[in-house]
Amino acid sequence: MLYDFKITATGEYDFSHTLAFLKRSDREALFFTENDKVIRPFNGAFVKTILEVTGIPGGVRVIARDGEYKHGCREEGADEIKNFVTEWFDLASDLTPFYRMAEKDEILNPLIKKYRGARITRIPDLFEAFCWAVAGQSISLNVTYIIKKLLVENFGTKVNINRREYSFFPEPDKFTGVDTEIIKSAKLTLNKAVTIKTIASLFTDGLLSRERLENMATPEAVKFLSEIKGIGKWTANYVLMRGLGREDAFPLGDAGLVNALKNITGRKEKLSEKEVFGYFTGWQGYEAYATFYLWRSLL
DNA sequence: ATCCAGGCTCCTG
DNA sequence: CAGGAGCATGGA
Repeated sequence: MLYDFKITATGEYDFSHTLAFLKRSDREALFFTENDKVIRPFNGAFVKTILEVTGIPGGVRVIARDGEYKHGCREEGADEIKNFVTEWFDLASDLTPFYRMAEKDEILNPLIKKYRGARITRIPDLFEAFCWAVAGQSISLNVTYIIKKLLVENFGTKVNINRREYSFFPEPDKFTGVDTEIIKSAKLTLNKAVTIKTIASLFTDGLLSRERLENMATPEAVKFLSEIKGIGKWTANYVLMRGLGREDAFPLGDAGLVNALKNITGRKEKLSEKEVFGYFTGWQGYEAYATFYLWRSLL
């Protein structure tokens, strides 16, 4: 046993909603879910192991059985795991102000009652977030999961832990020297393959990085990212929401948002983008949480 | 079979 | 500037 510790979330949190989101596809390539737990390999700077995460009131419990410390750094390893899980499940955010706003909102009020403690499920690996968003443009989640699995199988890193093999999402440099036709073979359109390669190069060249985006306000970051060919406002916002946890980012134009609002309002015909935007203008500053509560209603 | 999926680019009028 | 075709694939 390497570790067994708890992480307490800031404010209300209910792991069952995170789990529901993680279980939404049986084609997930990077982690497994069993009844009440999620299992995921972790290969950080200080420890290589398998994480088992379960819910506890107001937080999660993390158990790491097999694996090894690197450079004998046990404490540092614990810290990087805590940071990783905290980011993944957005445990450091406080949704109290969001709830206060949502209570007075006709659409959101029933959702925050029903899914109390739900949060953004983030994608801690920023490059993965870009690839996921680009791959998922205009296709169903089903197909997006298939593509992700192909990217992981064809370009990902494999690591042996306790004689079992686990896969990690490819690093940007796994794409930079590759012909776009090869990338395209992961069931991508040519444009998407080119975009993924472009983003990979921007990362390896240091022109695009987490640090750079973190130093920009959300509208500025959306503008910056939209200048990359293949990235539009949906993708830019999606990445900022899921990759960086920006609470004021949301994927306007998203088909899931349209469906959720359609179900909730009981409308027959689908809502226009302008109408969706109309709802979100009342949710300023908390668009990402509103998005996740709407998405949650679709699971 | 046809349409739509957690879109974007490019071309047309 | 608005509107629409094309892209890739799998489900409904």
